[in-house]
Order: sequence, then structure tokens, then C-alpha cells
Amino acid sequence: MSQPHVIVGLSGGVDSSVTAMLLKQQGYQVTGLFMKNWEDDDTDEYCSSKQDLIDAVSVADKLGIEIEAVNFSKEYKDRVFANFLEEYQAGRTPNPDILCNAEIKFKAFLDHALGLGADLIATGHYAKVRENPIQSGEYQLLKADDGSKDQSYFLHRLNQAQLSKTLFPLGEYLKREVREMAREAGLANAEKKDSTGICFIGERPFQEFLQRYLPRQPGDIKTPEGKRVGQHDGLMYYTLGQRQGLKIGGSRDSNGEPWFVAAKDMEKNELIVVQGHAHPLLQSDGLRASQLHWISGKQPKTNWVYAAKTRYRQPDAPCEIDKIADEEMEIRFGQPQWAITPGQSAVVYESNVCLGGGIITSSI
RNA sequence: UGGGGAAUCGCCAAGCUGGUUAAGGCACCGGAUUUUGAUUCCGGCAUGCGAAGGUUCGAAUCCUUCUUCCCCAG
Repeated sequence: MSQPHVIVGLSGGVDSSVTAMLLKQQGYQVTGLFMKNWEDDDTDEYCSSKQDLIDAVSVADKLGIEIEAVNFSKEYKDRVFANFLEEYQAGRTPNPDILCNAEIKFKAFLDHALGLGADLIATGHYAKVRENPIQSGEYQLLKADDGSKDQSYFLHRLNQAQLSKTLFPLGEYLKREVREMAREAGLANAEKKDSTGICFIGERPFQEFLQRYLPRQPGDIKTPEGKRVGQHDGLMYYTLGQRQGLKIGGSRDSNGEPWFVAAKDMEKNELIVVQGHAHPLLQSDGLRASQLHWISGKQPKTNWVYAAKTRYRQPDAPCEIDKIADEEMEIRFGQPQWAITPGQSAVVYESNVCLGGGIITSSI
């Protein structure tokens, strides 16, 4: 009687490495799968992706597991990157990693793994999956025990079929403990810096990167009163709440506070900015979201206090769902939220259970 | 071509009854944080004070001339 076969997405980083190690220790039959999903710029980026593969192979070797490499570049471009560009072009600020999880890691990758005969897949995400204690057969996505690393926000678009095949072994560990385990096991990447930036693409000068796909469209930067205070390179390069890069210096009638992007006027191609982090135009009581997805398949209720995040790494804010239908909902917060941005995801939680969410269409 | 006022880092702006290394903010750059994009945090940022002389032990701070700009008169 053989153990369940788990295929782990090995990125070459510490988290996925320790994930594989833990599963091996727990008695699973483990195989590693390295994904390369971006090859648009194989110049300098080639090196870091190559190094990642070397690290992944090194870890697999150390753990005594098989490793294979797959390339989902086409899928990534078609299902994630195309949407990413469309959204930016429309002036919104998408979260490609949420789509990447739903379409690549937990679809293309999952399908591929199942095709190879795996029973389950696992990744190094900080989150937890469990069967609902009061509703057997239903899987729930939970926040990680390490609140500062919790990545459930990025995973809120997964469904029952996906979660039922997924393990997140790191959900009950702190990042610190994960590194400790890697160190003790002598894994080569134990001290490797966490990766950041868009998943598979990496961190890079953002505007410069976008400019390769979306050409500049300069226009005026104005205050809500209509006073021109600068020039922008194209509305798609900015996001609400952004401070850096506006190049607006001091002026005589200014109070010396920094400027933040408060809105975009797509019609006039104008960027609207306000002064001071506390400016009322940066605060919203609620939001409207569409493209809803609920992990359990059931809508949450109105007249019930939940918590929601409008951005990753933002503390949950108490809220109520005022209206909800299949396609759209309205959320109202107890306290005003800062820089609620169309394109970003509003993710709803009930205690430590991630219920799902939608894509913000506007603030209220 | 009479009078008055102002010229300090890319932008605002302290200092100007002369005396340690020329405040601060914005912008910008670098780093930390971060699997989106932001925000946030930390650090850097004028041997120089429109130019040239002078007074003085010592001047951005006083004096002279020049340059530029602003205002009121023309």
C-alpha cells in the first residue's frame, strides 16, 4: 500500500523547499515540479530564473526527491498577463498574482500534476486548508498562523475542487521557524532572500516595465479644484494612493505635505492628486465589487459583521455587506478605508476563514 | 534708467541686531518591509547662500558695484 503522491511546486525558495521536506517527513511520496512561466526578457532575468532552478534542484537532491521542470509561459501570458495589461490600460490596478494562483498554480499546474498521477499538490503558501468541521465535504481556506505572512488574500479565488487537492504545510508555522528548519536541514537556500514582485516576473522598475507594453500618454496632473500642478506620463502608470513618482515639489501656497493620487479622469486623461495622507478624498466608507467568487460556493450574508481587506497586508477591517447578488456586492466598513482602488480585490473573512471576494469596481 | 522690495539645494523655505559642521518640508536617489501596485519606515541629498570686490579674528548675515526679478510711479 503506497503513500499518497504529492507534487510540490518547487520555486527554489525556502518556503517551497521546507514544504517538500515536511511532506517527505510526514510520509508522503513527494515529487518536485519547477515552473518557468515567464521568458519575455531572458537577459538579466534569465540569470535569476536559472539560479532558482539550480536551487530547486539542489534542494530536491538534498531531500532525495525527484524534480521536473515545466513551462507554462503560454498559459501565463494568455490567462494572466493579457488580463494584467488590459486592466492597466483601463486605468485600474490589477493583482496578477491572484489570477496566477487561480489560473496557473492551481489550474495548469494542478491539472498537470494530476495528469502525472499525483493525488495532491502542495505549495509553500502561508495559508491553511481544512474540511469544514460542521459541513463535511466542504473545504475551507484559513489564514496562516503567521499573521504577518498570511497569503490567503492571494488564494481567495480557489474553489472546492482546487482546495480539495491542495496541501499548505506551512500554514501552521512562522516564517522564522521555516527558515530555522531549512537551516537545520542544511538546505542551500536557507538564507535566500524572499522573492518579491509579480510572481514569475519578479521585481523591477515598474513604470519602465509597463512602458514596454503600454506606451506613454502624457497629460496633466491636477488638484480636485482643477489647478494644474504637474504632468503625468500616462494614467496607467499610477495607482490610487501613490505618492512616489509624481515629481510635485513644494509651492508657495502648499502646506508642505506630500501629494497622493486620489483619482483618475480617464476621459480627460488627468491625474487627480491631493495633499496630505489624511485627505478626505483618500478615504472611503465602502466599495462595490464584481466578479465575485465564494470558496464554499455560497454567498455570505447581509446584516452580518465580517472583516475585509482591500489590499494585501492590510489589517482586516470590520464591515457589512449591504447588498449582494451573483455578480455584484456592496461592502460598507465601520471605519473609512484608505485608497480603495479599482482592480484590486476585496477579500472577505469571517474570523480566520477566508470566504472569497471580488474585484473592486469603485469606492463608495 | 524715479522710488521701493527681493535674490539661500530641482521646488517651497528658516536663518539676515555678524561667531560651532547653512534648519525643515516637498521632490529625487538608496535601503528596509512586501509574492500585485501602493502606503509605511530608515538613510542620503548646498565647503555653498545671484556675481565681483570690501570691512572684520570671523559674513548667507554689514558696505560698494554689477546682474536678474517684482511692485508703485511713468
